[in-house]
Amino acid sequence: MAVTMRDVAKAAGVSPASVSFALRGDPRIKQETARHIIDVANRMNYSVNITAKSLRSGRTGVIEAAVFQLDRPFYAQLLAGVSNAAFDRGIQAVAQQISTGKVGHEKSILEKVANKFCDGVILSAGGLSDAEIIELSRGKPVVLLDDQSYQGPFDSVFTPCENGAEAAVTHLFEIGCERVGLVGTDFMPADQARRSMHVGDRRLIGCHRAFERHERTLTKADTIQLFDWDTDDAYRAVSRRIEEGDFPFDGLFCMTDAIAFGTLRALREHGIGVPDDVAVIGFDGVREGSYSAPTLSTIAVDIDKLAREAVDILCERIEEGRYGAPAMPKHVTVGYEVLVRESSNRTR
Amino acid sequence: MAVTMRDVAKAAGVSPASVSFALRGDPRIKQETARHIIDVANRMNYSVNITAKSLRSGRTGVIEAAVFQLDRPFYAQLLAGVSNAAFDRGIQAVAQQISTGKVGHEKSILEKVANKFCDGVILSAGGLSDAEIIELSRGKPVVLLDDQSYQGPFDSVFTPCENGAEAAVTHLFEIGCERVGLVGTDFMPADQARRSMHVGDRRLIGCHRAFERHERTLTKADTIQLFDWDTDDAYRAVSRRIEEGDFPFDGLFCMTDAIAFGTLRALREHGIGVPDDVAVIGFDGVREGSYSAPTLSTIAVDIDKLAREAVDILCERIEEGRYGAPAMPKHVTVGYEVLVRESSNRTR
DNA sequence: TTGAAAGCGCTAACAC
DNA sequence: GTGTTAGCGCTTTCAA
Repeated sequence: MAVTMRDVAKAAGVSPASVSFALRGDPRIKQETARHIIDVANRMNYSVNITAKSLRSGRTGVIEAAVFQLDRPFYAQLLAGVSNAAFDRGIQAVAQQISTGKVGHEKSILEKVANKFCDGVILSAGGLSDAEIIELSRGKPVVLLDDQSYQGPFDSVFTPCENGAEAAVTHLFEIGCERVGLVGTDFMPADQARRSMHVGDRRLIGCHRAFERHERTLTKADTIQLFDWDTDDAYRAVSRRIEEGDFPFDGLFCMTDAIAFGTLRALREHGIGVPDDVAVIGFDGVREGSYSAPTLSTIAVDIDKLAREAVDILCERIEEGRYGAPAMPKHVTVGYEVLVRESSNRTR
Repeated sequence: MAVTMRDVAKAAGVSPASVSFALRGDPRIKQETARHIIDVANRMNYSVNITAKSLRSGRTGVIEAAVFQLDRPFYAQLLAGVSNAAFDRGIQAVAQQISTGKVGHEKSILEKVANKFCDGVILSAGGLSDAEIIELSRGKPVVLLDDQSYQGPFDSVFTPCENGAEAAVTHLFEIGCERVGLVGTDFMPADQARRSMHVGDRRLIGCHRAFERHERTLTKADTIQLFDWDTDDAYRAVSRRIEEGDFPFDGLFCMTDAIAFGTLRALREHGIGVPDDVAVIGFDGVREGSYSAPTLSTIAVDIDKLAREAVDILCERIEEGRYGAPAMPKHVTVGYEVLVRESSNRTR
């Protein structure tokens, strides 16, 4: 078996406690002794058993970020940001996938999310109720990403759904689009959307606002619904609409960049020019957008900030030793930038 | 604090041991008692403390996949595959990022990779020596991804570097390319490449073979070097070569799809038509390739198989209770498919 | 069929 | 300054 603290203590001729203190740089131990102990430990290739350490101390120094799919660019970039932020704070971040892609699997993975080997969780939990989240977190701090309940009981970080969407649609109107369509949202009236707090619905609110400002009314006919917010789905849905001849749009706001990529492909395959026939803008600002053809205009969310905020809040709660939902939950929304690239650039 | 097994035992009027057995469905406990215990546990919202459990049992039920960057599509898709494979086996997989993107950070993160909270590690460790890997793994099973030492002492899964690259270059010759260039590899003669076992060099070996078969000689002039295997770097390097007028190619094999995306952009911005002026093929088969414009021909690696093999081997070693490098390391190379899409389709 | 008790390797009072 | 000791919450003999 691996070498334990006892072994090191014996070899160094001290007690296990001294080894523990020395290794963690506790000033109680004399410099000289400490150095000797560390030396012996290194020579024996000792490393602490994190399991035992955290059983005793109640901390693991690990935070977990749980998202539906590791292989969606937005999540992947967010996770990279979380890892970097954690690194800067000297803690370890791990990522976990919640979904298997197949329906019905979510829950059983989620049950493992809240396992005790991490000190806290950043969770993209779309669709879970507050009660479920509380149950799953089992007393550990949680920071939600784009939490549905918005002003709910949990610490949360948000993408700038309403303002970002409003800016996107406004941009399309400003470059001269007359018929703006939305890809990836179910239509509902503004007041209903204001009650629902799904990400898609929150972005829809922004769209409603932009339409109103430009003295138009957003209707169901202006939306292209998707089952799933992914590239394939968007490709199929947009293709179908074009083929059905039900495609009067000269501007499209896609709820995510992934959706936009599928949309661009559908347009291209049907000989529709971007941006001249149809201008396209996405939402997220994933790096891939600068490599698509045409390059993708987008509401570039400050993904790195989002990650840092989430880690900061989580670490704070862990420090506080809080359990369960915090008394005063924090709600942070990060900024965005309207990134105009080829897909909506009509000035040239 | 959270509810412990003791609490449950007390509430159910049994001993902690019985709770432990009942919860894990040990047949020793009478059906009726077990049901009662489970009932009480649920009512109390009990969940086992995985830290204590694994201190005692020596297992955590968690495997870790450590890669350089979470936000590179190939890794992201591999990690998703690892998660799914682990899920199917009833264990938990977490992903960890090794690099922060900044140089010099790798090592200190790596030191945490081998922390004791997981039973084994799938590691994409490019650049580490065998000794370092052994030290880092600290007695836990490791499966390497595209291990440099190839026939080395570790269990490893490999992408089909040589054959895949040979197939890629052969494809370019077959569609009529006269001047095939390689993006993302440092030139070296075939025999030298055969000694180096970097992924790039192994792919280069396949290129050498394809050139020989077609009675050509691969030289340094046929390669475009990159510092980093990423999209931005490829974009810059290819752009520079075009601008310098040092770009005689009519076919390009990019060492990864990510490189190919940057290459496509550079070609497009310089008005070079793909596939007519230059045919392009990548390597990996990431999903993004079917959404680029033009869509990307590629050596589509069976990423899912790669993930499953890695998980299978790792779980086997964990079962065996092996420590350190295995006596008979397994080396598995997965298959590929030459996926001809628009970027190299000259038949239309 | 169940309970008592001995640790897994570590940390943190408290003694010396 | 350093050692002793009592657990952290669980699993697993062994005894009842």
